[in-house]
Amino acid sequence: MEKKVQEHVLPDLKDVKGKVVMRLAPSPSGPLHLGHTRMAFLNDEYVRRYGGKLILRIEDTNPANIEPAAYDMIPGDLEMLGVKVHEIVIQSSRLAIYYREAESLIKGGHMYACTCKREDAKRLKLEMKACPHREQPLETNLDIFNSMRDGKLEPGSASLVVRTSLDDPNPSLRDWIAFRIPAARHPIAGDDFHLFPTMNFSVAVDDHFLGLTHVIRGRDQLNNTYRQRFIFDYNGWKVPFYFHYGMISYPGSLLKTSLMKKGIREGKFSGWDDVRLLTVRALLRRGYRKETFRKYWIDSGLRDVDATFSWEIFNSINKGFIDSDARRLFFVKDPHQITISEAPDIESSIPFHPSRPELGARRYSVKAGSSVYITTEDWLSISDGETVRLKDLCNVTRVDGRLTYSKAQDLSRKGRIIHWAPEKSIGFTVVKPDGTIDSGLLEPEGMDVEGEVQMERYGYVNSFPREGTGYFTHR
RNA sequence: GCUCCGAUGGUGUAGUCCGGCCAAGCAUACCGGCCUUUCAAGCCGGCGACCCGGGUCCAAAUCCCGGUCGGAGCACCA
Repeated sequence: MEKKVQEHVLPDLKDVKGKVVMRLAPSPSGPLHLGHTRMAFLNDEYVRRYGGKLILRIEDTNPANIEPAAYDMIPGDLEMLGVKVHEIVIQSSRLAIYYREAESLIKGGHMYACTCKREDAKRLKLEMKACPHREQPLETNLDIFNSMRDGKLEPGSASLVVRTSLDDPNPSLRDWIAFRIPAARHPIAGDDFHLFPTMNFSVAVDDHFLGLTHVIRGRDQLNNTYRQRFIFDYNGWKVPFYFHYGMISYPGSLLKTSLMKKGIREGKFSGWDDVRLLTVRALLRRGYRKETFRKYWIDSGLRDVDATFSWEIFNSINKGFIDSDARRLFFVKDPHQITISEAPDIESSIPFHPSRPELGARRYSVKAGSSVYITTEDWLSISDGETVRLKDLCNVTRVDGRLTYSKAQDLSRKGRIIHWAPEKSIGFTVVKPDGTIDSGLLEPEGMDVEGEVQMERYGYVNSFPREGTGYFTHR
């Protein structure tokens, strides 16, 4: 039987002539998180489709917002996700280019140096009025620019402003700031640099000189695209094709890098890979496959509508990738020890995977009079007189508060089937995404199965048995 | 307030540009059945949606107008 499956396919990009050049432009404030993976996979997909190159451009022009470790974490995250980056560009190493372009724009009369107080400049702009420096001589602008660059001016005392139009109905497009002198020193560029572009300036310059053909990014960037267009127009540059996709909201999730960083510093989280966080590394540790991210984002498409991230769908996709390889094991949470009265010696053989007999089975000998463990929850739920099956072991009946080897070991009878763990099981804990921990016992043969497993009747777990622990993936 | 964008079932989407094949497809969730020594996977069946109001047209999810609701941004963050 052939099944008709409708595969989601991303729409074609407009204006593709030959190969494309696209980019990922994160700021190095921390490692990548779930929100970043969308832009990573969408760009990666298009570069794979059309051929060309994907540039990772680390946008570090705000010295106050830099986590030095991120310069290594970000490429590492992308590699773990299987996103193919062809070139890495770090903006703080391109300051000379930005200065050169700034000088050129000043000389062309498109940019001026402003020494207004921040509040004054803001007020004037809202009133659609020019500040006193807007019409000052070109020489003055160049002098101030040189002083700014050479570190002769105090942080915040001057800025370079792109001249647009003061009566633009959109206030954010009126004469926007292109360069400023931040107070913080830049951890990578060092102490010799004092003047830094704002992202709108560096992005426009880089998008041009790096030869970007297509830029797809979130709708939150729309106003920035309008601003950046001024730089293209003043220079007579060809504008790349821009597309802004809708924003995804992540219900109840902590996705702000700064807050994660704060939590880590305060000891609330163990690190960037704390399973409570939605960083790429945390999600991989929990057992999500890189393929899941790719499929999810392709399925979500490239639409300009806002949407809500669906864990339901994400988990379901992941299950599809992991299930056939996930060996089945028994994890008995909150164990309750039982002895089955009147039981003979029993040899138990339990397949590692119900649909893949070639993976073999775990085998245990349960001697007469020895004990096994079941979950306390199961124990409490068995009513007197009820018969349940210990999976691949035997039927037991509860008589007078004890579990007794059933008279009927009929395998066809319908009844509840519960899981168990032999006497020599090992202590095991499962860390759940909310930070809580389930403790219990893992069957002995689980010791040799590392990675993604399915704890029967419990859920999928990324298991590290040598450490006696695992991370809950999803049900 | 201003600029911009959007609105398909519980959720994610296809279709909207170029109106008819859409009495709306797929996935997921849920319900029922089959299979099964897991409440997994698989298979079969079912439930369930075009924001509202006008207009254009033989014909509108698709075009136009108005409304409502939702979202993003709003100046030296990226």
